[in-house]
Amino acid sequence: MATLPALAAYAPIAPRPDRDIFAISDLCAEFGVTARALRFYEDEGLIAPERRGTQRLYSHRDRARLAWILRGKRVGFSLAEIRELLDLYDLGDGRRTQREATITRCRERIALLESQKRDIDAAIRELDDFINHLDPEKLKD
Amino acid sequence: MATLPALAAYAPIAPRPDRDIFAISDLCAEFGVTARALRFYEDEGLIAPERRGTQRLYSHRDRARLAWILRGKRVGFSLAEIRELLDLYDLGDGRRTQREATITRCRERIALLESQKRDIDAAIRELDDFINHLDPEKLKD
DNA sequence: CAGCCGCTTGACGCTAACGTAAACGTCAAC
DNA sequence: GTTGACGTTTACGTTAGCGTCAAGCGGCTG
Repeated sequence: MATLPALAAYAPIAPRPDRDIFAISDLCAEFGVTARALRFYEDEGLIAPERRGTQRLYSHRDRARLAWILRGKRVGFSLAEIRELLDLYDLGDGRRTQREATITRCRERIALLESQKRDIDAAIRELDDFINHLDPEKLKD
Repeated sequence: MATLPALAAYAPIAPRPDRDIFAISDLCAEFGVTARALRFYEDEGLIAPERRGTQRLYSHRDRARLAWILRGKRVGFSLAEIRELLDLYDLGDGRRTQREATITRCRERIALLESQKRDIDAAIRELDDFINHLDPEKLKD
């Protein structure tokens, strides 16, 4: 949280039609995470890259999932919650009732995120007020 | 994160002109936290309630600080970061250069929070898209 | 062939933020 | 006087999310 992200955090994931597979070091460099973290996410069932022998080969799908994971983390989800959301995604072809449940979960998540935004806005307002209180001269900017 | 908050999370802290001091159980009930947590925050230097004998007496200021702590947590700050922000608040009377530095830190925080909002918006959009992909019928709401 | 590079699998360590249990004080009520 | 509600301290336990070795493998390169 205190460390700077490798990319602008909010950047939508850039497509990479130039390549079809990625090594672990590729994704580490691109997303600014360690290999240890990627292996940990795999142990926890968040990604499941192919193997050539023992080495991991990440697909476009794996890369997209990783982007989801990191965004989820930035907005405060635990890895368990993120896994649950990713599972929901994979479950898009389930039975009717399954899908209804999935939709409900998504809506709940959205509501939670909206409430988080309100928290953030409140925090920003208080910081703004504090700045103005500190230095009434600087109202110009 | 997965547990429901006692209040609507974003609710601005309600004034309580009816009372002047609060027992630990009062704040626990109002904010939905355990006494253990409050004592922990005290150990970590985030709040410092008065004492009557050994018992803690929380003032309005302590209550406001607690509200800050919890909001900070919800938006992903660590306790150390929250303490730093609270310290900045207490330092509003410092010297000129001190205040400049404080303002800078606040601005950095605000930028971080804005970026977090963009992350949240992106996550919401993806969840929305997913819902529509799951059930195109339900576009009506 | 030696050496290094990138990658692998354990296994243990570590920090943050509390939970939980033990054992005790205090005060009003029965 | 003892019971119960409410509070206290001390101390060890727990979970998440990795960091950090240690030891080893397969491939290339000089």
